[in-house]
Amino acid sequence: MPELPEVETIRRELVPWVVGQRFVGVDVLDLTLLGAVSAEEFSRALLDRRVESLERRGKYLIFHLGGKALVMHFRMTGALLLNPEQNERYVRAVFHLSSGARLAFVDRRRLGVAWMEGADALSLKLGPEPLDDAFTAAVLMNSLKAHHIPIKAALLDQTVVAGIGNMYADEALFAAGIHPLRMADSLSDTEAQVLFESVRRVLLTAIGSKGASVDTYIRPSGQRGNAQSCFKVAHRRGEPCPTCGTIIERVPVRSRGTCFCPRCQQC
DNA sequence: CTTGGGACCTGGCTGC
DNA sequence: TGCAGCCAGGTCCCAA
Repeated sequence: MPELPEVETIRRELVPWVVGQRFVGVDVLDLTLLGAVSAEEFSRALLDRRVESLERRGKYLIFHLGGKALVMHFRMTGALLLNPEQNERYVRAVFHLSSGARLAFVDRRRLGVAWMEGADALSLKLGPEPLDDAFTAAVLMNSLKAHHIPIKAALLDQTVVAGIGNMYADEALFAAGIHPLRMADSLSDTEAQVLFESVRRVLLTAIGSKGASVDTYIRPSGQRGNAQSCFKVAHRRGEPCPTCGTIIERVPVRSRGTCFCPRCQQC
């Protein structure tokens, strides 16, 4: 699933291909990608605009177009492919750039979304970027104190910290030695500090491996990411914990599958 | 206000 | 072997 490291990888790999280019055409094959907006209205707002910069906020990818912005979210199975094969499956829209390059929004489960809006006041309701300097252990601690919910659920709350999804929440909690069902407001200062550092380290490591291709995630080039090979608990139910050898368990937390080591992460 | 749970979506897997 | 039904999870929406 595209979480922060996957979207950041997509952003970095697309920058040299899109920044400075104009959108000269768009083929919308699946109207549900645009929500209630018609293809005509979407095209009118997008076409002939030049990409000034490509930004990531949380799991959102934002094409800044000078006064306007094209915003995308890939949800579960969305991806952007550069110059895809003619017979590529699950293509929902194709964007044509002035360079002649094509950018295909592919999305097997069709949950992804794309829309246009004003660039000055993006409507995204997101908490701090976990890799920004403004995000500190104290910021995390203060936010957790206001939430009487399982810490796993708090990490998935995009207003607490932006960009963490199911995989990296599990990895960060394992790295911090914290049980996923611990209440967020019960963490000590020390535990919050350790979790803060774990979140950043897990995300940075995954970006270094160009994201995790555990399901359908694929980079714009069509290559896979390799972050899944560094996972210690995520998607590893039934396997031995790399630290202590205890079998990794999987429990639902707020109806999200949650993998953890019952020995390294005690309540 | 907060928290919890269902809907959305489709391919792959489980079990009869 | 065939197929019904469940499961995956990010976000939105609604109910308690």
